[in-house]
Amino acid sequence: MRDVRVRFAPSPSGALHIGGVRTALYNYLLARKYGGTMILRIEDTDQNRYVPGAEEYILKSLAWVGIQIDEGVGKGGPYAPYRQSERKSIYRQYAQQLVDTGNAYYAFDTEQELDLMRERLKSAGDSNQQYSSGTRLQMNNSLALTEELVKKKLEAGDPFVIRLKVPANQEIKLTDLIRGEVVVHSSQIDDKVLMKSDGMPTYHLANVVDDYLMKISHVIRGEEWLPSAPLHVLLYQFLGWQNEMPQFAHLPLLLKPDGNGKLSKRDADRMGFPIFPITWTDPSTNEIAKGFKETGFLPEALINFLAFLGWNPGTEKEIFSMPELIDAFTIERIGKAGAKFDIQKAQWFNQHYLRAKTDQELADYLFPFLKAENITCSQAKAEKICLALRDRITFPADLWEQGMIFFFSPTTFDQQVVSKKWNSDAVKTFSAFVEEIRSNSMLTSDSAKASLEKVTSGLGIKTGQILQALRMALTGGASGPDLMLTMEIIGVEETVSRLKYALANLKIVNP
RNA sequence: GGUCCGUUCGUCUAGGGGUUAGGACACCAGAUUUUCAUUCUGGUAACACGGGUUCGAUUCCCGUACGGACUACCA
Repeated sequence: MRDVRVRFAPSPSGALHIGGVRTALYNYLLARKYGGTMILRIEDTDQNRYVPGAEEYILKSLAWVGIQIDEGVGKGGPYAPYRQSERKSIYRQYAQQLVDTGNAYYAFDTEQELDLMRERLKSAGDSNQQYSSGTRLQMNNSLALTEELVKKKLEAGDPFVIRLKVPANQEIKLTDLIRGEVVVHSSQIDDKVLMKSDGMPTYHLANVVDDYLMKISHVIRGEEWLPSAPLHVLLYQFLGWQNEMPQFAHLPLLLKPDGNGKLSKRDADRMGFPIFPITWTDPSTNEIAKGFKETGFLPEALINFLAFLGWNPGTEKEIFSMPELIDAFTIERIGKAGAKFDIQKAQWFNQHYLRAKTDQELADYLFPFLKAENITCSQAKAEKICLALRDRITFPADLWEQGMIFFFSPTTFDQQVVSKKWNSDAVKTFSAFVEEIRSNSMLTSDSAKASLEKVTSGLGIKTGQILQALRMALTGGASGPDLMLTMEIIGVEETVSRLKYALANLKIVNP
């Protein structure tokens, strides 16, 4: 087997979509599995679509999820430059080679002429309106025009493109690692533009030339490239590189969670989940799209989730670290069908990875929130809060949302609990409880429990019956972390003061 | 429209000529937690349809339907 060299080749036309991250991930896993090389190439041959900041964004995103680049933009390497705009001159020479060998030709057609041709074919009932073997001779190109005229146009500096001369009647076969053999008839492929009139190559040429020059062994990319893969095979043949041609693997698409179609930013916005790895600010509109990172997703959770969208190890194990993914990954186990993006499953992974953290690590997530509110809190208290909350959180921010009760006394109370559970038993219990725990200087989870039980048994009340009311009195809400632990964390004084406040302000609705 | 690709529980998927069609998420129920959540146990739920081939097809073949991608001097 030849050296594994794979590339992730995004175009810097905006933020990196989550589907792109998955493509990068699969490339990376293959590279690492076989001790190969992961290359990042920036495909910026369309100057109109260039978005400033996009390249930097891609680099940052990959770094955040833990996909390391061995070679390429931002890293360098033996085949530099890795930005296609900086390789412009290279492509020209291969396009020329194609012209010289009769596999490509100059075309001078204007946009209007092309439109006209398509209109004409359409009204003639042609099923596909292509610039191809059937139509090329009626167009303005070096195949139809006299040699002299072509020369004259070239010398006069008339704008031109170079098109591939796709053979008329040929079956083009390729083996896709995921889909098996794919056969396409050459009549279905049009004479694709290889070099644009601005002197830049199109994707097709640049891609094939670079993959060859960079000795790429496997092209792992989205399914949207499958229809043009035969064209690329043709290019490898015409350039004489069929023996160096990489193996292809076309990945199924990520689909929207509901309905049909591929996942788009619109869907993400509509359903309220992120689609970009990290927050992206559109430079033209200043619109901000919150990323997975800022939403609170852990990179290891995102990676684990993404890896399983279209791939699985064939076992029942679902939690995989990056090294484990590298070990288990094979292209053969990538599925063929598109996968709907299920944000709930992503959240489940997140929850799992969050719970695997120690209280100390969780506290590190909590402190920034406290700092933002100017709240001082000891390490021990923060860790205790995390202990109380750790089984209840999906995102780090939940630590703060649910942890606020430890720092702020309630001023409003859950009315349902008030009407159902705030009764004379509760009032009697809490009045006695306040006196009971007041004598303790230290309130621990255990002592709180003991004190409460002492009071209720003295009063002949079942502890369970007043617990809801106690929670509501202490936190204002109807649900939350372990109550005894909550009291321990807020301490005697605060517990007493909150109970007194509730006792003074709450009225019994249903005696 | 044309070409190509696809189709197992609601979702991600395992499986593969004879299985009680397995797991996970979600959902529901019970237990535990003297509260909510957690946890545990259990449950509902799938082979798109029609023809073949075969003793037997969810699995192989062919159609149909449905879905998707592509059909630019975008990638």
